[in-house]
Amino acid sequence: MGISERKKRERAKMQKLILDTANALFVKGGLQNISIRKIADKIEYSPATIYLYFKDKNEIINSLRENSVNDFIKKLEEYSFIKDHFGRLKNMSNSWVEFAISNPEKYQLLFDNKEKVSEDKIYNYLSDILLKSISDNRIQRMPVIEGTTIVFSFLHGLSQMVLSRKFDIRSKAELKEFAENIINRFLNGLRGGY
Amino acid sequence: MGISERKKRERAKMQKLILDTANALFVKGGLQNISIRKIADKIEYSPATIYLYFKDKNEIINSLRENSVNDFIKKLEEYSFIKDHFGRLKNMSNSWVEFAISNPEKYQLLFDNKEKVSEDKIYNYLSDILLKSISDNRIQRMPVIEGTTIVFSFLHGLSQMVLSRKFDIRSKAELKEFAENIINRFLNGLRGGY
DNA sequence: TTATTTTTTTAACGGTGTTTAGTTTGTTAA
DNA sequence: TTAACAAACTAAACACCGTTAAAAAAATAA
Repeated sequence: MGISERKKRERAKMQKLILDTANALFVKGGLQNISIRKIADKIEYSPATIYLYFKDKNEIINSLRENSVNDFIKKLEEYSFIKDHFGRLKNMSNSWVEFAISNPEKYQLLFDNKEKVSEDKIYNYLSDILLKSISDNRIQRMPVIEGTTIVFSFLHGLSQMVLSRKFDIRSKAELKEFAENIINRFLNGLRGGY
Repeated sequence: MGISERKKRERAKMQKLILDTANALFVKGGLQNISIRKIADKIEYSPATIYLYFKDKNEIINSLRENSVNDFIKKLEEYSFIKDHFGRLKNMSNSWVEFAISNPEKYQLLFDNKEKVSEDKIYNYLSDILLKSISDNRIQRMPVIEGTTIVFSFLHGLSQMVLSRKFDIRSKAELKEFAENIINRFLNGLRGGY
């Protein structure tokens, strides 16, 4: 009697299809390009069908956001093999901004939630590195909450600035270089001051 | 022949009425609470009339944003009488975050534009203070663009963090205190490092 | 095959921004 | 005062949106 198993698989497949379609729309035109009716059109089902697989549009977007968080954290972990914690912090900081530059819509999606669940993952990841950098005496001794807040604020703010095209017509490569310079200065401050 | 003058006045008055109504809706329920039809309802005109005074909904929102920028800058200038430039920088930083805490929707409105015009005003204001702090040798000597970017990023990022309720259930007063602590640490870093 | 359950759709509700064509009102000139 | 014109305004529609209740279709069980 594998019927119920098949049905579960089919249900999961349908959910994936909906999410993939939503993601395609998102990539093409951002959050506001996602609509239930467009998804329904693309997958050749009626709009009402979508509500049999997701509670509402919000649930779909939350699901996309979760994927984005995972992508983002994966990017942050790019240099996790580095043993030197301060060096890792530096590399992670650059990865952070690079992700924002390369995936502007995705990055925005990450932080536009009210449930604060995506931030928490990132916050904890950052907090961990920072704590280790502190105990290595590579940066100024300070309470980890304060330190994490400072670094998180800076990196997120910098990403937002870079994304808002504040800095005239710059290529992505130039943007990254500029950001790296800023990050280096900031992190040097972390070592001396605070 | 003061007729055309009167008409200009009436036109301006109508525009103000529309903007005030839009603002009331905004204050009550944020950006997404503004709709052309709601405005029309409140002022007892048909929706189409609004398009005789504003090109589209965007123009109305841009206008609201401009007001918010002015309010924000006014708040930043609260302590402009202070002669000590570094002290002013500190006070301004606290004003920045206080504004975000006291006017969350307004603060978000400020930075959700794609025209980067509101940021520019703020950037220039900040840049000015920073330049003076540098020439006073109160903070580490550094290129003003880099410095401004670091401080802007930090303050904006911190505001965003504080707004996203990351820090559990805190009263506004506690939030401000927490932010002040963070800001002090950050600014001390500015003096030493970078 | 028939009965039952599951899946899907039709059609509607109430909302959105915006435009076009027509009506009403105000102004000017005869 | 009246006819002509211009300005202000609106009704109605277009094309969307998210969501839901009820009817229809399809799959499964008896």
